[in-house]
Amino acid sequence: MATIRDVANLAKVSVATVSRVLNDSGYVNNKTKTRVLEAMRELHYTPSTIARSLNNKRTKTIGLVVPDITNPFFPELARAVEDVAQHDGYTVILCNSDEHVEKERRYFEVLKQKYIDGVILASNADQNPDVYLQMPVVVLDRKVNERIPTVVAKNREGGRLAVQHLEDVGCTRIAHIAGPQRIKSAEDRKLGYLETVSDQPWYSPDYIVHAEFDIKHSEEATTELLAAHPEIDGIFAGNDLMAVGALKAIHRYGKKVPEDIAIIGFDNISLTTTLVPELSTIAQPLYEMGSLATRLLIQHIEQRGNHEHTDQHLDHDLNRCYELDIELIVRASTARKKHVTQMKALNIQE
Amino acid sequence: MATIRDVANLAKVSVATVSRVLNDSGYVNNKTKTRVLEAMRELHYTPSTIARSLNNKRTKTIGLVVPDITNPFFPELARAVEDVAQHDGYTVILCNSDEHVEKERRYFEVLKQKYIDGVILASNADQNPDVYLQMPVVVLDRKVNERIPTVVAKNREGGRLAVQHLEDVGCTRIAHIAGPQRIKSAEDRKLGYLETVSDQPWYSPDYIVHAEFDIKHSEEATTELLAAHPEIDGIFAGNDLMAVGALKAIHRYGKKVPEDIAIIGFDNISLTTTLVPELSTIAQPLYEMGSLATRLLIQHIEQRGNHEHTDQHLDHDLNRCYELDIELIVRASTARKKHVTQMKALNIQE
DNA sequence: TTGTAGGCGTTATCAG
DNA sequence: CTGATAACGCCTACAA
Repeated sequence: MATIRDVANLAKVSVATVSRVLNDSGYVNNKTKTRVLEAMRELHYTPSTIARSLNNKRTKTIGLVVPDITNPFFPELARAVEDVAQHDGYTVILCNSDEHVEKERRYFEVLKQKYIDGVILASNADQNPDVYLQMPVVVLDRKVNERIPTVVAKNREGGRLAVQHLEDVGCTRIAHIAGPQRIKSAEDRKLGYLETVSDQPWYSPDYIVHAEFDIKHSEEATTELLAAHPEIDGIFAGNDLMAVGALKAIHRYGKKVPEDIAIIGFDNISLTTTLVPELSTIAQPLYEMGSLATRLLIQHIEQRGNHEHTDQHLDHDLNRCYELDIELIVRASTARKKHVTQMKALNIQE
Repeated sequence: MATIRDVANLAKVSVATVSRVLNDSGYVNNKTKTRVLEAMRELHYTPSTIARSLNNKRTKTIGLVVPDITNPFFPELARAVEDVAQHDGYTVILCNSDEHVEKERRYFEVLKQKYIDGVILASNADQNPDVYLQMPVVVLDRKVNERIPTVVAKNREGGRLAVQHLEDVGCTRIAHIAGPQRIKSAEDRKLGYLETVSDQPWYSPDYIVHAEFDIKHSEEATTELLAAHPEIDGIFAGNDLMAVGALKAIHRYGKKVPEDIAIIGFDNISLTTTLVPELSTIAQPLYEMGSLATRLLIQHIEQRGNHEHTDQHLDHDLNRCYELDIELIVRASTARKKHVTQMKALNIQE
């Protein structure tokens, strides 16, 4: 591989000059500039990022920590992250934490050693937020700490919307398969549920069961739930994957969706439209969340460089939590009885 | 961040000595060794990978190029890759090529600049194989070139198995929704299909339609196919995603799976079990493929270091194409009429 | 067994 | 405008 020195020799200038045209910093005569450029072309020269990083301390690389890329929720985020990273000249290192504290720590160690510029964290096994303050971090789809920029959806409102929709389609006994209590967004969705139903006469705390954010655990939980409470006619699942589990449990239990039990999920991952029946859900703007988080992180990284804090044009405020809008998506899994919401819509149109 | 020099000072030795204990290379007195180790601990010292890479020319980083991580086929591979990499101290850079030559080339450029140690390629937009010979590469789920180590499944045999299974369950007009002709594995599956049915009296080339490896295109293709050939009673889809598309088309067409049309996919991605009906498929050992590819790549990388070619214990032969076994998975989407295969199995057991 | 010194490829700081 | 030269943090002969 050709080095900057080779280029300098060929162009009969010093390495300093080559460096200057490389970064177009400082003055450099137009003629010598073209000479240098030609030399670079001739030698197929590309600067070594590594060598650069050695004095920069910046690598144009960010880490993306997710629990498990195999969970269909994360590829969509990952794709968004990668897209904007790529756009801004950054490269993304993928890390699967499995929500294990140890694994997560090891990753942070490695990422630090590699002089990674920052991390997008969509998994926080470590309950101690300080761990995440060692370098620029943006938290995605979780809440960890006020001091860390965060991107989430309006989970609580989503919970409300989901339950209201179930009520609208005529459900009168609505249960909630909630995600893990250690995960803030799961708790928020649960709050939305509670807010809406806790003063209903039929409500009982037993209508809430907890499970991991996956199909299997949700299926088990739903099975127990149905056994204990056969009167249930609506289920709000903590996310789409859990909704699939619920769907399976209901199916095995011999009831029908949506006729006997209506079901709504959360996230709007692509899986929702491959199911039969297609799954109603609360859509999070996944791609937007991923790309916003990445833009925040990159801004964070790049403004650390300018220590003068040139507040001239900070696109985003890094000291706040961005809560993005959610949206109710009605599909077959709640297409049931009189659909009040739809009727409202029709009235408006008439 | 503490540097090697800080450690040296604190331990009252030279940097060389510290370096030695770091890599336990060369001789170093036990006492001084412990002294150094303590100094390292005290300073929370971790060596800078960047600085190391500058003379090594190795970064302990590999690239993973996939068409689109959002396609549910790839997360499972990615996970395997990441697991093995992580185990061996490597880090994975994720690249989405969208099968665009330009994007792919840009990635290779960037990866080279970053002194990436090697690449796992699960997408080859570039038809010129030489592009991939600039650094250690292992091709996964594709075939590009004899000279590049490759890991694939027995696609052709899988095609045969799929079609035979459809015949076994009583299908007599079997169509094939084939993947893109530019993709070797898709072509191989098609060959398996052809091999099995081309001498059947009912066979017609019209029974093969091509589409992209995704739901939407497959749905369209299937719709046309059904319109032209309503007599079809079995479909072998080029992969599971395409099977979903076919499922949808059939559903919209008003026919039933598996009663009217049996359907089988390929890959055995997790989606197959969330569908109703669950999808029969030819299982590729995805995780195994990903991990084997990664082990091959790492071996490739590390044996480049030992220029003496210490053939003492080369686990794998890097000059061949690994074709991994596939397996027929029977589920509801082909549970139809008399299931000859199952009967055979029963006979054996009796 | 330990230390010195040069080099990996760039950038940044000074002089010219 | 351009050119030496010292970092950046580590490794590796080569000496001692």
